[in-house]
Amino acid sequence: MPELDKTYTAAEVEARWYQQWLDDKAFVADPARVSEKRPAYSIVIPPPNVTGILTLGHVLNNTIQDILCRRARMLGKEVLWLPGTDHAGIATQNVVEKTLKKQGGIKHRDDLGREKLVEKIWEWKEKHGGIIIQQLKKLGASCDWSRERFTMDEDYSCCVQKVFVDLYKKGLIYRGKRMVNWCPSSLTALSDEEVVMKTQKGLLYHFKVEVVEQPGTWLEIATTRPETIPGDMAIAVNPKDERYKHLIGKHARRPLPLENQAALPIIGDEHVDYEFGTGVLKVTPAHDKADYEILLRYRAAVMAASSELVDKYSQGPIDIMLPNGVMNNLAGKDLAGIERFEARKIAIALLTEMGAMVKEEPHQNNVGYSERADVPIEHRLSEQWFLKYPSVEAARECVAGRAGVSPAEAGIMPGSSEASGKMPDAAGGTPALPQMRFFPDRWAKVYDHWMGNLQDWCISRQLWWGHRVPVWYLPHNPDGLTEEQRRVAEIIKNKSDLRYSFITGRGFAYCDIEPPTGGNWLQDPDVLDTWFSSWLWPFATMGWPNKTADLKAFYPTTDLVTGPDIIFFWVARMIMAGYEWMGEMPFKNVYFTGIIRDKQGRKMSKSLGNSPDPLELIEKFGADALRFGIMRSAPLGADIAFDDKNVELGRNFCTKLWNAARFRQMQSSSGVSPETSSTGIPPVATEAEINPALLTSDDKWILFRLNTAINEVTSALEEYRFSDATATLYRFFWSEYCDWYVEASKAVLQGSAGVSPVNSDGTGETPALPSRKANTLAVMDFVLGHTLRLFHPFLPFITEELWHGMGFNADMPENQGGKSIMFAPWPKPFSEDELAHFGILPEDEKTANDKYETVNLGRGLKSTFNITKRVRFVIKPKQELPAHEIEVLRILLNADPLDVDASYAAKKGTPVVLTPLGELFLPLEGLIDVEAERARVTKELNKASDELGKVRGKLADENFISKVPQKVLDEHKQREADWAAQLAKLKTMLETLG
RNA sequence: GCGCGAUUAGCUCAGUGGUAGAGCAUUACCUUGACAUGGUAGGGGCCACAGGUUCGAACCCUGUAUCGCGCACCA
Repeated sequence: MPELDKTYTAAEVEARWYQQWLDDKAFVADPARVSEKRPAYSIVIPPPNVTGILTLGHVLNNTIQDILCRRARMLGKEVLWLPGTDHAGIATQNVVEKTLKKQGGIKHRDDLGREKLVEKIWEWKEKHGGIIIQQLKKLGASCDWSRERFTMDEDYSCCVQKVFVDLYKKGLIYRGKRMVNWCPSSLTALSDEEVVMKTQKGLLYHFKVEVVEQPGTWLEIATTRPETIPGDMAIAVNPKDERYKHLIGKHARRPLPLENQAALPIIGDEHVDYEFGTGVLKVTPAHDKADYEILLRYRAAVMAASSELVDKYSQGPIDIMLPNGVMNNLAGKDLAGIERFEARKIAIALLTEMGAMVKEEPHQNNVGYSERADVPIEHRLSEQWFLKYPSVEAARECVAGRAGVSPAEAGIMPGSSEASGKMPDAAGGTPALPQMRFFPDRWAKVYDHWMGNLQDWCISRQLWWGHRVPVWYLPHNPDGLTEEQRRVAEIIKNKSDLRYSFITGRGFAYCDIEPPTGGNWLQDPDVLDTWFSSWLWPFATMGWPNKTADLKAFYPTTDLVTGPDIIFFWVARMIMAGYEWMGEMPFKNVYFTGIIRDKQGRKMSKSLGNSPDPLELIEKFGADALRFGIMRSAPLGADIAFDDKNVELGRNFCTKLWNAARFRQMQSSSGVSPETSSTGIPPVATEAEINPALLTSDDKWILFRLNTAINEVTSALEEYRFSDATATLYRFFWSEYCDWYVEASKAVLQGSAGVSPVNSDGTGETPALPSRKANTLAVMDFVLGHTLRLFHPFLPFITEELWHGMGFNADMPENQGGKSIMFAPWPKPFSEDELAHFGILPEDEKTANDKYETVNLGRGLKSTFNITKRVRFVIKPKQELPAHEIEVLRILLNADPLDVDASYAAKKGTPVVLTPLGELFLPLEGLIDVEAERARVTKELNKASDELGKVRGKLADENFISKVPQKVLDEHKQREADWAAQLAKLKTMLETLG
């Protein structure tokens, strides 16, 4: 390998390795390789919108998945990360329609017609779809691209229809005329989940109506929507309201439309809140859910009382609006053809003119907005398809940590007599049901609450792009039943085929993928909610309904990584679908990411223009840098405040890693190491190549720290604490390896005559220089080889480059690191045996720590006196210091020379610090500002005195010493002794200063 | 309104009862043979507030405030 450049150039390396991985089919999963020894690990990607582009949210989400997958590979698992995209009905159709309109081809989609438009959307999809897939590759995502799926693929569409038919036959899908959420912009029904409530600062308008039977009596009504007055069908008051109850049964005249001021019944309904407004409610059943229910209740009551009135009230609600939010003729001539918000102004003007307007007051309320189109939705009575959710119980029960249920409790087998009581002991032997875990677990409560309050799901959309409802109708024949209709009627009567049914207003219906042969069966025009296809994602992507090898090996999947914003849209529904059609949960763990925000804590949004383009970041800093930066700032369960600085930090980190490798490489090129292989660089060192007898305290220390890092990173990843893992890696590599170990190792690597004993009592046991150098290099290789592996899931590109560049792959088996670091074994912490082999004891850590502490103190001393040059230090050691330790101290202190003198008698005024190794002097005759030194020592003395006072205070407290545990007591006593000694020394120092 | 979460250095966050931490930012100094995308040293905190438990509270309990999220909703 040629000598490494001074800086790392990400772009070239990333492109090269990604292609190599693809060529090697490194991401391709093979169910045949799954065995007990090689367990499966699988993730299905949350399918991004096929027309979408990569956002930071995707970066976060997919980096996490990639980290999990790459680590699983290193653990020797057979990994499937299944990618794909979503057809995203409304969004995609909107994008294409808009583009076509811009291009001037059409004014409305009807100009093109259904078939043509769908064709155009497919064209668009082929051309622009999947940009995001290419972008994911830039990020380093190790998806099995050979299995890429799209929710509108033929096979997938089949699954969607099959599922619809199945639910239809089970009686869980029905068609009905109901109040739904209607988007006047997209012209379709929406599910409750697609409506977001927004707080609005609006006005509450008060107007009055006169009671017909009591002229002169006026009722004041408060409303936020005066434009809907023409749709009013009643005036409602609370039957317990003393102010109004005597008016129930009378009538009041509706002010609008002017040409049709109908007398509306004044009715009683418990729903009316007397606290709100005036306590009088206008009832607009066609445009308000609650009002619609009031009408239904009223109608039922009226009909029960008198069948004569049935006709009068059996008419439907008065719908005064067109689907696009423009008022229709029923709104009256003044409002007809006017857009709803414009109509409001006119209605107010009309009321004012006729003297009915009383006042308007500021009012804050919540208005439902269409999530996609970002316009206020309308409540609208329309015929739609609804689904009663299947497998609700199982889906609800399987999530551990639900409200009021501990994970262990939730795991009790059903049917156990103790199920609702106390849980058995852990040793009780009751095997727990498989449990799904949420990270962070608080989302389990949110999930449980939603699952406990399920509303039927409106699954039909008035769109053209999507899976068309597989229901077929036989047109009504007014001249009596045809032969075909008679045949179908018979089937329905006998319930011999559940695919047939009768739907009011539609006639005979048949639900299946294909229509029945014969007859003019027409397909339902609606398509299905996109989520009605994505809820099948974990198994429909793996070949369901066939019992494929993929399903057998990889279902249930292991982890799901997604945002909490789609917990109901997607996660909950997938769980239900998993139980309904696979009989099993679809994934074992769900990791909910945070939401990416900008520095000011605002959500990323197009309109704010505060969302950086990840691809630009990758170009500027590298994919590894972006990954590391974003993972470092993404703690479990918290939102992410995104700042380019994080990515820059990632880039800097990669540079550091690169240069540390470069340093190592430069050492071996000097050729001093006899153990160096013929290639010039040894392969990753194994334990066997490290000679424990030659280990310095620094070597032992870094091995010890490595061991700690392995433990920390491993457990952090097991608990999905990614930012903790990166923090550990950062600390270990930068602070411990580079700042201390590499610097200390220079004592061995760069020591000229270096290690010759400087101390008077020279121990003389310094080993021959070359073998010691070789040993230090072996330790470096061992640490670097492990470090690269620990980093690989986070920094796949640079670690692969260095793994090969450093030759660490050389002696590894082909499929375990020889070809790619991706399959190198995940580092394991040292066993007891290994620790014994290296001769690493806990006190070795202290030896090195004491040394580094001494260095810190010495540097501080230099800094206090503004010494920037290399100067002489003298140490008066507490006990003998081996030559190596002295040399390390010398180098780290940048001392020239470092004299060791056990009987050193410093001149008056010589600055000195008390270190764990003894007194360290900075003899600078004549250069010292005695006043400054006195000030410094006094400050330390005060500190020591304070601390001593605190500890003594505690130890003097009878309460304290009698109640505190022995361990804490000992600690305090030790602390007292330490501070007392420190204080005494400092006093002496101060006296010495004169 | 109900529920959940947060509140620790200028910023982003660790810290599960025993001497308050990290990174960034900032200040000073240093281009020394891996790295200036770097090194060394420093400054900076009544741990949101008020009570309580305890020998001892950032940490446990109660309440309050502010912010965020979810659910419900009064027109």
